[in-house]
Amino acid sequence: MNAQQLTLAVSTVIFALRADGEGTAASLRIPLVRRIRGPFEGRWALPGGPVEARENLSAAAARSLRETTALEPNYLEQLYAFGDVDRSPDQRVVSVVYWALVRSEQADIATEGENVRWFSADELPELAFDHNLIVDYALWRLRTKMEYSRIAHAFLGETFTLAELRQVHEAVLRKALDPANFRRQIEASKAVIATEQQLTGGRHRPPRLYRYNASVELTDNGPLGRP
Amino acid sequence: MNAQQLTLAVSTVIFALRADGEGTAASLRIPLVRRIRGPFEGRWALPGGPVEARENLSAAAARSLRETTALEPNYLEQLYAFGDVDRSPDQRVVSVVYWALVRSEQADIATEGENVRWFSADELPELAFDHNLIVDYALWRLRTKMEYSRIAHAFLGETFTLAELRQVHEAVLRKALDPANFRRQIEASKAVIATEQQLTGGRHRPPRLYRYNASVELTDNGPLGRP
DNA sequence: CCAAAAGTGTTGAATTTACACCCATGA
DNA sequence: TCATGGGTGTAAATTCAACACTTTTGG
Repeated sequence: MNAQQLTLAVSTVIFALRADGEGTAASLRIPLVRRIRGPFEGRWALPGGPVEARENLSAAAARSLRETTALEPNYLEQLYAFGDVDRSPDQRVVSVVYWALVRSEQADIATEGENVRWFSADELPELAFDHNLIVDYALWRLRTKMEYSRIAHAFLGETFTLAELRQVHEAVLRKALDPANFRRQIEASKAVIATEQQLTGGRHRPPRLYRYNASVELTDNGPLGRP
Repeated sequence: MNAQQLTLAVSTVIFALRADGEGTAASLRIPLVRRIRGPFEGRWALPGGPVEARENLSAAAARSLRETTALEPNYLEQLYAFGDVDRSPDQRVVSVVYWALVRSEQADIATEGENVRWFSADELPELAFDHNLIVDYALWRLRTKMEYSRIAHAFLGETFTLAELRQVHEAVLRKALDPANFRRQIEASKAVIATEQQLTGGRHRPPRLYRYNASVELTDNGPLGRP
C-alpha cells in the first residue's frame, strides 16, 4: 500500500428532525455539501475529508462535520467502511463513514448557504460517489436501531414530553404509534425519569415533562461501549 | 495523509465450532497467528495484512485469511474499523476488521503449526495490539446475531438435523435450549426445508435431515445486501 | 360547556415457556 | 424390553395491540 495509490477519508451522515413549515410534521433531513472540485464537481455529497495522521477516526468525523456544517453532534457512531476499488473514478479512496444525530435547535443554527443545503432524507438527488447507497444504509441503521435502543433521546433537549418522544419515533419510523401503549413501553424500559414540571401553554391538559435516565445507555454496543 | 504516516490493513476474526475431544460438546474456537516481527513479536494476533491498491476490502480479508490459515470462509462480514492513533506503538495503522464463520470440517483441514494455533474463544492469552478487544466485540456480534438471524447455518454442511442446528445455537450462546420449542421456532421461520432422508446410525429414533432454505437470506443487512 | 390532548383501564390475541407424553430405533 | 433422543401436544404465563374511558387544561 502506498499513499499515491490509497487515501483514507471519513464522511458522516447527519440526521436532524425538521418541520418544513408551520404545523407540518417533522421529517428526517440531512445536510449535504456541494463538491467544488472533481470528480463529481457540482454534485451534492456527504460532509467529510481526509483523516489526519494523528487523529482518531471519530475525532476526524467530528472535526470535518464541524468544519463543513458547524454542527455539534449529540450522537456519533461508526456506520461502515466503504472501500470498493471503483467507488471513486480516479484514485482509490477508502471511507470510514459515521452517522450522527443532532437536535432540532442545532439544525436551525447550522449554516445553510450556496454550498450547504438540507435535504429530505427520503428524496435525495443523485449524489457523488456511492453516497446514495451510504445514506440508504445509514437510514436503515437509524430505523432499525430506533426500535430497540434509546437513540431517540439524541434528537431531544434536556426535558421533553412523552408526546415529543413519540413524535420522534413516528417521524423516523414513518408510522403512527398508539400513545397509550407507547407510554407504557417507555415507562417499562426505565429510560426516562418524570420531573415535577409540566409543559403549559397548550390548549389542553398540560403534559408532564420527563428527563432522560442517564443510568441507561443510549445503545448497547457491547465491548465497544459508548463510541 | 501520507503513506509514511498511515497504513491501511485488514484483519479477520475466524470462528469455528470444534470439540476438544471425543464426546465433548463443541465450543467456539478461533485461529491465531504468531507474530514473527515487532511490534509484539512472539505474541498471538489475528490473521491479516495490508490492503492491496487494487483489491476490495472483503477480498483483502478473504485473501489474507487464505494465505495465513488456508481457510475458505462460509460467511464473511465487516465488523468495524479500528483506527485509534495509539493502537500500534510505532506507525499509525487503521484496520478494517472482518469476522468469518467456517465449517467444522474446514477447521479440521486448517493448517495448525508452530505459527498458527486454535484457541478457545473465551480463554485467549494476551494478544498483540488491541486484538483482545476486537475478539470480544466480534464474539458479542456473533452472539447477538445468532439470536435474530440464520447465520448458524454457516457452521453446518449441506444437510443437518435439527439437533445439530440446535447444538450450534447452544454452543455459541452457551445455554441449553428446549428442543421442542427450538424446533417450532425454526419451522415457523421457514429457514429450513425437510428432506426425505434421515440420519441413521444413532442408537435411537433416526432424525430427519433438513436443508437450508436458500430463498431466505442468512442475515438482513438492509441496503448493503449480502456483504 | 366544548374540544383536544394527557393519561389510565381493560380485554382479547398472539407469543413464549415449561413440561408431559408418545414414537422409533439399536442394543 | 429398555434406554435414548426424535417429535407432538398442551396449558399457563407473559407480552402485544386495540380501543374505551376519565382527566385537565384553554377558549
